[in-house]
Amino acid sequence: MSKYVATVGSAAYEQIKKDIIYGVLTPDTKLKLGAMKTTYSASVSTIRETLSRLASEGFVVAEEQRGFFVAPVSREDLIEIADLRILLECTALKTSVELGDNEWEANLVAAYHKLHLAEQQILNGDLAITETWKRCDSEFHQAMISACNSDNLLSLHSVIFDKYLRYQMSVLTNRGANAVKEHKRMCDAALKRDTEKAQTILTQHITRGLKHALTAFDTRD
Amino acid sequence: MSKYVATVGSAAYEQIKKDIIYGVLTPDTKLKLGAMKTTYSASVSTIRETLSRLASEGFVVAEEQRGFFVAPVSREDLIEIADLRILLECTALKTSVELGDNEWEANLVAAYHKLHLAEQQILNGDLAITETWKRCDSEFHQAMISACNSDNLLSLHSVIFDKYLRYQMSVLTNRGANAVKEHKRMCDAALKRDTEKAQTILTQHITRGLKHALTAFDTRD
DNA sequence: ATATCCTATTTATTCGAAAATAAAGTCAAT
DNA sequence: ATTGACTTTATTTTCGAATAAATAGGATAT
Repeated sequence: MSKYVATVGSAAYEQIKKDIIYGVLTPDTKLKLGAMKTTYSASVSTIRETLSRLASEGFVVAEEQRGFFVAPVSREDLIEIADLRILLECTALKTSVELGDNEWEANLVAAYHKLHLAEQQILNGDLAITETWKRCDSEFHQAMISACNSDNLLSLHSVIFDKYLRYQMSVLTNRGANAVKEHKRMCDAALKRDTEKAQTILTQHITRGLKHALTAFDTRD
Repeated sequence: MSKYVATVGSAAYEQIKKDIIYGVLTPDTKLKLGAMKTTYSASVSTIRETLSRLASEGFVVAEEQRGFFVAPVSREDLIEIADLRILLECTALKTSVELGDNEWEANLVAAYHKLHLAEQQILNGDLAITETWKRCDSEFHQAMISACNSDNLLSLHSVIFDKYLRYQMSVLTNRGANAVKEHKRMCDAALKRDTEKAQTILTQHITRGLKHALTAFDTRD
């Protein structure tokens, strides 16, 4: 199940990206090449290449001649990211619901099922599977919009989704039962080809998540 | 006026990106590290880093263990890019027109003026300033949406805009006088704070450009 | 005490070469 | 002629070291 990684570079990329999203590398941390060399077992050139990639995706900030830093977080940035997720995901959702074929339906049902199982475990208090749960969440949303017929849109969405995920993780806003119900209702609406309803639920889903994240953000130490 | 470049890496980045957008490096071309080393006077590690960045922006395709290629072009991709440009630029335009202050107005008027001058030269047949003209066009559209209050949105738009520009350049679709008029009408609508009108004109502006590009694309050798 | 200049140290940038992999070419067998 | 194994060449990937720049520390002057 874990991703097969051919090169040292792509292994470092996956790991560093994950470490940023899951808060192992905290916002604004200086990413010293010498240190990362040992942590991620790759040469400085390879690490640089990786950080450059992450910088152009916005997970890292590169300052000429001064090195790399984990991208900062802010209230404003969180709002921007949430708004963009609504914009991109709703746009993709519309087309996907309209165009999705049997293959899409089957994939969606499967993804929903896996997500459902993970959500039950989380609701039972099994925090050890947080990463699995979040991957299922990601794959479910991806499955919803996968028939949107625009690879460009999907790849923009993917980056924004991951940035949103970093905020989710940083405040670990378990909206629990509510978010679970929204997933079910959104999935049902999509399968019934009710585009508008699916979009409305998705927008609420993200907006409510944003609200929770914002209050957590405001009241953080 | 030309951008000050501090490092070998960023110089190579700017140049290679420009060469892809302006068609010096044509779609699907294999980008051999050894060759680029001499062309862009940088070491192979530096070139790799640059190509990785361009790959994550989508101007280059990276195939593990097989190297880098200039991103392909296709009818479908062109349509996707145009649609995304409409989505992102219209969204940004709305907020920008609503929020733009005096500073924004002044910047917009200045950018429009520079674009206007360049357009006159182009209409007079001076093709030597094509690159300048396109930069003015880019800066004008950027000025229109600059008050949208979302850096994330602006940076997504910037990448999509450049991808659209590559298609424009590849078919060199001089819609001439028409596009010129659209710029004027859109700028006026924005300054009058007529959001809807500005959005309508922008959508037409891009849609018409797309149509021209598509016919050129279909009838290419 | 504060600012300024110089020095030492850390860190980023860049390079060229070694190792690993893929592609092209060669030749024999069917 | 075409396939398949083997060899050679070309290319990518990875590394460690040389260079260049920024930061930190210390001494001096105001």
